[in-house]
Amino acid sequence: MPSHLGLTPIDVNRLRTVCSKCSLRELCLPAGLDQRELEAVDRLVNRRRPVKRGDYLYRAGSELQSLYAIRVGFIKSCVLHEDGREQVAGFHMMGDLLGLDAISSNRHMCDAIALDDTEVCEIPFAVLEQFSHDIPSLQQHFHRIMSREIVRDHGVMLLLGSMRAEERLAAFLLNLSQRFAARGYSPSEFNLRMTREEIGSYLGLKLETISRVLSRFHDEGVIEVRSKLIRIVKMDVLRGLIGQHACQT
Amino acid sequence: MPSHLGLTPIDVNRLRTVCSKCSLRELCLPAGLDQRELEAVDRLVNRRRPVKRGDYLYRAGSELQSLYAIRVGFIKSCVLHEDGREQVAGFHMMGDLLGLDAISSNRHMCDAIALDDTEVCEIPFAVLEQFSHDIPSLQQHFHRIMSREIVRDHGVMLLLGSMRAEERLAAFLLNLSQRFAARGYSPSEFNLRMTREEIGSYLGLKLETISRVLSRFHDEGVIEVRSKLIRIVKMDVLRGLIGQHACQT
DNA sequence: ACCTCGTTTTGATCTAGGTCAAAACCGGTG
DNA sequence: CACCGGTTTTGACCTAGATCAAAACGAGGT
Repeated sequence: MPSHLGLTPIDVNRLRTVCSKCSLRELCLPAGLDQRELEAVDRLVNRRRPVKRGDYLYRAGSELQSLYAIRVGFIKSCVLHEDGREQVAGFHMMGDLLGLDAISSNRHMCDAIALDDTEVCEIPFAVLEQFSHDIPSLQQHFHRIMSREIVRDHGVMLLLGSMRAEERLAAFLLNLSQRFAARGYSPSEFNLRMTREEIGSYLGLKLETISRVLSRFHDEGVIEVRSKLIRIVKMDVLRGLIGQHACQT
Repeated sequence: MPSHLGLTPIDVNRLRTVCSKCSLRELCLPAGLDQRELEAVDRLVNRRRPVKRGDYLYRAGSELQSLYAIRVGFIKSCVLHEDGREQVAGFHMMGDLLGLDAISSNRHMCDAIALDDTEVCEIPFAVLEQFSHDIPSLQQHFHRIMSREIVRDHGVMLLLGSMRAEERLAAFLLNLSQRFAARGYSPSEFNLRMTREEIGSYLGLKLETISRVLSRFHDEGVIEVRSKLIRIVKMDVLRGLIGQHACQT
């Protein structure tokens, strides 16, 4: 199993261990490895990089060097239109992999901006491709991750194309809730890292509408809102909101 | 370069030829190969399958067996919401690769329905993964294709999230125009294979709105419309429409 | 040629969400 | 603590596009 990037069989073995023991979601935080193994792997794929709140992780147009897995923090990706319009394409948190859009043309096609002080781990794409060649399970995992991104995007298209404001926001909150839960945080109480305007951009609505719908939810006792802090009081009502409103026709 | 799927070095060589001479867009139509090579490759990846207008190529929920490259025809993919709502997620034509959304969970996440009598070539996914392991350039190409799909989806999100009806339709027509052009058809005159309702679903608008905007374009002399036949008269005006309307704020 | 059914066009009206404006709120900073 | 700029909330009003309805069109079948 030769590697022009200089992987020794031992490296490959270590990586296989990493990849079988944890999903790539945790590629940055390999569990079950001893310190020396970890360091060996680190030198290959685990270059950490801090990104301050408000800073760019990468910009649209810049060359693809690495993919980035978020270790801690929050990042938004925005796709831009020549005339300055921008659309938030996603909010990414711990464990998410960023930069997949750049593979097609070797240039990033959107901006990635930290919403919080963030730390990512940089995964040089060439190395990743080599590794995923040498380690079939990583290969498969990588394919699944790209595919999941496509599925996620389709979900957003459904949301933008056929849901009303209330449903969009309900879906958004539930999605955040699930993702926090999956990472061991409370599914019912969390801090929004983004502004109403950014939520609006993501959901295809104006900030005033976000604010109003949030207030309405609050008045109905479905959630509690204190500026950026959200507490979901009636998860089931929120769930009922999406999918209920059979859309005429 | 061992292959548990039984690829001989000779098979691999043939495939490498296929893949270097034509993009996977034309994986089904390998040019520059002699008849015998072609047949060898055919037996591995080129199982053709006709799909009649209105028939499903696959349904949401069904197990992933193969990806499908469209050889000739037109297919829409629809993502569905439990309550019956559906959103057209894309229109696919000759050369497009379908089914990428199924890789994440081994189940198709959307319906694929032929808008026309169509022929696809079936690419068993397991075989594709094996091949792309054996042939790095195919591997890279496959990654690029998935990435391109992500970029495309981001474009649709931008469209749905921040464009007005006119711009959406202009973008839609220009996109079709480009894609026809890239396949050697006229960029300025083509047949819509889909109904106004399907266009509407894709663009997040109602069929009446599609019809009205189309009529308006017609009245302004930008296009000619005769039911499904479209002729773009003033390409530049159409281009000007998207990106022009700096969206306040 | 004539029906028929699905599509498309067009008109009249309604409404969800956008726009504009102003006040309230909040988290930093000196 | 008071000030400041950026958020967020709320209200009053407006508009793009949805909805409802009906007529016109067009392709396939007999």
